[in-house]
Formats: sequence, C-alpha cells, structure tokens
Amino acid sequence: MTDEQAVGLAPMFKALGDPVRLRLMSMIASTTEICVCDLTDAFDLSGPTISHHLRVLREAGLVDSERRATWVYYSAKPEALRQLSGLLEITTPA
Amino acid sequence: MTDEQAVGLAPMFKALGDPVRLRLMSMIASTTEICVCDLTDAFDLSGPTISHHLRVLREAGLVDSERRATWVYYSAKPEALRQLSGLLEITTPA
DNA sequence: TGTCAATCTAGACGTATGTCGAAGCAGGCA
DNA sequence: TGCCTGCTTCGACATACGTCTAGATTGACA
Repeated sequence: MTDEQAVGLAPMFKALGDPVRLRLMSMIASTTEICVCDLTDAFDLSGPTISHHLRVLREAGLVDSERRATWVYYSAKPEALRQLSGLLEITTPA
Repeated sequence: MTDEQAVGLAPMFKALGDPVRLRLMSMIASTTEICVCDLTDAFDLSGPTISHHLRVLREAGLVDSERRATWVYYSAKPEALRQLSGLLEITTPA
C-alpha cells in the first residue's frame, strides 16, 4: 500500500472509529434510508452532536443525505463499505 | 448493533484510521512476521513514533509482538481483520 | 562487568476531536 | 406574513492524539 492510498483510505476507517458513528453507520446501512430524527432518538446525545457525527460520515464518503420536505434522510454508499471490506480481505490471506 | 458491540469494535477501526498505522498494518499483514527495524525504515518518522503506532495496533488486538534476541517481530491477527471485514459485508447487503 | 544496538517509555507540545448550548436556516402551514 | 419544527452551523470547552527529544530497558558479546 502506498502512502497516497493510505492517506485516502484512512479517513474512512477513522470515521468508523467512534462507537456512536459505528452504530449510526450500522443503522443507516441496515435499511435503504433513515430519517435523522430516528437516528437521534436512538442515542442519549444532543441533536447537534448527532448532526456532527453524520457530517463526519458524509465527508468520509460513507453515506449520502437528501432533504425531503422537513426531514433529512441518510443512506449508505455500499461501494465505500465494499472497498474497506475488500482491503481487509486482501490483507488476510489465510 | 448494540452499544456494547460498537464500543468493542470501534477501537479496531480507530486504530486503522491513521495513514501511518494503515500502512503498518498492510506491511505486517502482507507477510508472516516483520521486524520493527524494517517497519521504521519505511517511514520518515522517529523510532518512538513508530513504536507508539505499533502499540496502538497491539492494544486494539490487530497485531501480536514477540521479542527474539535484539529484535521485536510483529505479526497480524487474521481473526481480528476477518471480524471487521465480516461486519462491513453484513452491513452491505447488495 | 562494561559497552553497544534495538526498542520502548516518559514527558512535552501543538492540534484535532467529541460534546454541549445558542443561534441560524429551510420548509410547511395558518 | 408570521410562526413552529427539524436539522445544521457556530463558538466554547475538556480531553485525546501524533509527534518529538531524552532517557530507560533488554539482550548480545567481548
């Protein structure tokens, strides 16, 4: 792995390296799309904090967001998760 | 995913969330074992900094270390990588 | 025993991160 | 137009992180 590849991929792992974001990612990826209000309800954290974590996931390229009327819906980007999964498999020859 | 699961798994992702550690992990996992001196030579960083990153990978459960004579050898723990890879696959139904 | 080489630990320093409350923005509705 | 609700942005704060230099530790060997 080159340094450039590592610099490009590390932010995705970093984004998943927080328990709150890992659970958020799990919830988002478990369905086609989910409203921020449903995500916020699942945690004992303030709205701004959840919004911050969702922004980190978005900027890491792991999720997309779309506003429809009053609500914002998040969805997973499967190709990003496959990229990470594939990297770990290649790294695990046995 | 429960909060407990997330709290347990997030540190592994977090450990891979730094470009230096991701490259270290890639180098370690690409062979059966590798000497710290070879790892240090591959980076423009001080020995203590590499040692620090290796400790993070070790405490995350991703690698093992073993001292033999003057040198310390690191090896990957495949079951940990498979755990992460499996999680990402489950999270990616399509 | 003394010395040398490889590695780790300790302490310091600047920056990044996670969290919050307060304020701002966007869209629906009276 | 004005107001309410859902979500984001802003600013602040304590803590964690990445890096370094200096010093400690471990093992080999004369």
